[in-house]
Amino acid sequence: MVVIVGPTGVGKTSLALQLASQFNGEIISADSRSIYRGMDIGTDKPSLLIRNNIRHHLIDICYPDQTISLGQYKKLALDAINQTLAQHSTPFLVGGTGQYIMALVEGWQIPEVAPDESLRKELGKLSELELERWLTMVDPVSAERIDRRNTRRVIRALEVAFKIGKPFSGFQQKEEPDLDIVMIGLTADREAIYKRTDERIDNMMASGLLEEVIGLRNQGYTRRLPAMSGLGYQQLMAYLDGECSLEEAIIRIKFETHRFIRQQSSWFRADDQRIKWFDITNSDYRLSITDMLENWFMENRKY
RNA sequence: GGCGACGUGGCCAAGUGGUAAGGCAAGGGUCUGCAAAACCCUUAUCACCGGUUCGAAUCCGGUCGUCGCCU
Repeated sequence: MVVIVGPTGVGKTSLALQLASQFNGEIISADSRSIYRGMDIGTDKPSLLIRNNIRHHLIDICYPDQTISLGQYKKLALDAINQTLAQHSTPFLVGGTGQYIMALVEGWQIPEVAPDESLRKELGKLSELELERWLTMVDPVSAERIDRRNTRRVIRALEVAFKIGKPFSGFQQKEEPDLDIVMIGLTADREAIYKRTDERIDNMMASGLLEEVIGLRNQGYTRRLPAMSGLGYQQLMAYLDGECSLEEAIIRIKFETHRFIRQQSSWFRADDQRIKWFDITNSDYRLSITDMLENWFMENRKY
């Protein structure tokens, strides 16, 4: 399997398309927002035309008022990967959602405890201190590990502990997947990436991002939905609710995107030995990648 | 040339005698079923010089700079 990672806007998608057609591959998207139907412009989804040409998995798999959890994602992705391999094609896992990528690459064994909304709601009423006390009681290891101020994570740990009667921390194992993996990272210096994404946002606006958001809103999708927490959607919803001007909303999208890029770099680290990094500022980076991949395929004849 | 106001971190900005709020930006970190989420951490001695004072970003004088008004 070929994995392509890197911050948003560095050109992962376009590289993946090129490589997939060169090396007979299919694309497994690792993007927590492209899973939603109707959210196209803001997520910079590849067009239907392109997707008809090269098979894409895990895009448009649910509606914006649904959610796909990490565990579900992992299963679906694994299925898609195996399906691709069964057809003697190469899976290209591509995306910017660090958690999804790492869960697959490192083989996280995710506790099979489905979210229990009513339990979460109940626990949400408790104070930080009360939550911490509970967690210390049921799962001292997690209590030590998780920042008690991050109630969302504390609640998940409690949820698991309550549901199966065993501490959450006991489940957090990793099991390397039985796959040959090359990880390609695309990068550039921060300023260059910021510039690219700023421009991309302007292009999205020009391509009708606002209209897309209005459309979703008219279909009744509200701001509180996890899907709508996506970059662009959240800020434009705020604008539509009269909370700020359009100009402010666009600036916020840009700044939030910068923040997201910083956050991604803590999943995909420059010093991660598993990742082979390529600087997109380098004019022949694609050639270097192709060369590298050719060698890799030779060493892994099975493809 | 005269008069007045102002000069606080990259930007905005509180603070008018007891040793620098906050916001934004930026940087770093956590992450096992909401992750484009959630959470945590980091960043100045207050234009400069001198004085008053136990003690000044805060008071006084000067220098430089910015802005406004006047001639």
